Parts: sequence; structure tokens; C-alpha cells
Amino acid sequence: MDEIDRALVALLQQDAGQAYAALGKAIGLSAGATHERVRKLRERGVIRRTTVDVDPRALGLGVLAFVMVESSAWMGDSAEAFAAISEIEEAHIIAGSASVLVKVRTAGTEQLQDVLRRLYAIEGVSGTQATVTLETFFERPPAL
Amino acid sequence: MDEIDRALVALLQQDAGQAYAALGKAIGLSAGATHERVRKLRERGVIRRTTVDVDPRALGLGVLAFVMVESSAWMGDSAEAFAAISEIEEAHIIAGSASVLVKVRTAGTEQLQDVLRRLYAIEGVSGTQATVTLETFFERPPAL
DNA sequence: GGTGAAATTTCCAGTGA
DNA sequence: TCACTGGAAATTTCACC
Repeated sequence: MDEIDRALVALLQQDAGQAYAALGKAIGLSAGATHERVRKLRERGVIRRTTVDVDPRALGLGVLAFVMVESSAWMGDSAEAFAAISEIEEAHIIAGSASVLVKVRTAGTEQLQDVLRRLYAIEGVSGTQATVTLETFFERPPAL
Repeated sequence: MDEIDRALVALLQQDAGQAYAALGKAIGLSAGATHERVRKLRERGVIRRTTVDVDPRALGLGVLAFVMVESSAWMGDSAEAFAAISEIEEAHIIAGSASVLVKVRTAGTEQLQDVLRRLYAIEGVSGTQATVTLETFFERPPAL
């Protein structure tokens, strides 16, 4: 993980569809060597997968909310229960008054309410506190 | 945006690196027709870009935190000020007691503290309330 | 890490439903 | 308008230096 690897990852974050020859030119490497670098980055798990960034609104997902989930029990083994709710994009255990923080995207507020209902159905969940976003400034990949 | 498009987007979210022939086979289309569908999805902005999913820990980013930013003024025009802090992955205007919610990833708690310092330097910011995550259950693309 | 060539894949016509 | 076929052009992906 040297400077070249970092530059490579940054370029791939911007556009993973470009040719190895173009990537190589940008970092001063041949197409073959660039290919080998990328292969190793994948092998080591630095690059998990190549994916597409989709506009949520084009999918009809107009509401984004963050929900603090309070609990009356240890939630450390409840990952699957949260993952089973497809509208949840992220779920994290947090330090603080709540136990779990989830990021939820739904078509509308009715669907958000339904997600809250399903959250309450999870074993140990004793409360929720939803915060609806009014506008997203930006969402971007982690900076290097 | 029919059923085939949705299936296509779902497949691309899982792996954007596969050949059009393989994608087409999975949805019952020829490679050429699949290519044309994807081209139009990009053109219409449904697919914003193809990127790589990077493991933050491999980049030395071990701390993830969400920060509620309180303000004494309208923050609607402050997107650039937040974007200028590279450790901020997301920034959203929210409805509630705070004004802006940001997602921050740093190497350690010292760097997180430095981000808070820079947040206070933004015009109108009057307070912050940081929540550090202890464990991430999952982070995934929006479901279709 | 570079080079070059073989194997794939992309991508564009032309055609038809 | 949408999809299929065939082939040329580009790219990936190897073996070898």
C-alpha cells in the first residue's frame, strides 16, 4: 500500500470503468503492471468489489432518514435482524444513549413508518428516534 | 425503468465488472441489448458512475462517527464548507434540533477531534454532538 | 515492472419484429 | 422502439524478459 496504490484506488473510485492503459498512464505505469497492482489490491481485500453508484431518486427512494434505536438488551448479535429489513442501508452499534444507529431509505414517509414498526419487532428494541433528512449536501466515498 | 432494468441494476451493484454477455444471460437478453440498456441507464442518470468499494480499515480509517451539527444560522448554502473537510463522507440537512448531520471517518480519535475543530470553524456552527460507532453491522447499496 | 501477443470483450452497424 | 447477429476495434490477461 504505497503512494501508487493510493493514487490507483483514488482513480478507480472516480471511475472504475476506464482501461488499465489509461490508469497506468495517469500513475506512470504500464497497463500490465497496473493490472497486477489492481489484482493484488483485490486479493488483499483493499478493493472489496466494483459496483455502480445509483441515484436513489431514480429508484423512487425519496426519503432518507437516520434512526437511533434504543434497546433494553445487548444488541451485538442482532446484525441479521437489521439486515433483514431491506430499506436499511447501514446499521452500526454506537456509544451513547441509543444502541444502534441505522440509515434508512424509503419511497415515502408511510414506508418509513413501516420500517419503524419492523424495527420495534426486533428482539430487545425498546424505542426509536427518527431524524428525516431534508436535503443531502453530498455522499461520497472515503477520502484517501 | 422496467423490471429488466431493475434486475440489471441489482446485478451491477453486486458486480459491475462482469461481461455484458454474462449479465444478459442472467436476465434473458443478448450482450448487445444488455449493453444498450446499461448505456441508457447511464445516460438517464440512474447509474451515476461505476466505482470500487474500498475497505476503510485497509486505508487506515479505523474510526467512524456521526456528528450532529447545531447552528445559529441557515446552513443551506454551506455545502462547500462541509465538502472541504475531506474526512466527511456525507453531509445532510436534517429536520430536528440539530441542523446538519455528517458522517465522518478518521484514522483515530485525535483526527476526529481535529474534524470537530474544523466544523466549529464553519460560519454559523454553534455546537456539535459526536457519536462514535463501536461496530458496523453492515453498509450496503440501496435495495431495489 | 515491462513487452508483446493471444483470448475476450466491448461496441457499432445492419436487420427485423 | 427494442432486440438480435456478426464482426471490427479495443481491452484484458497472460507468458516471458
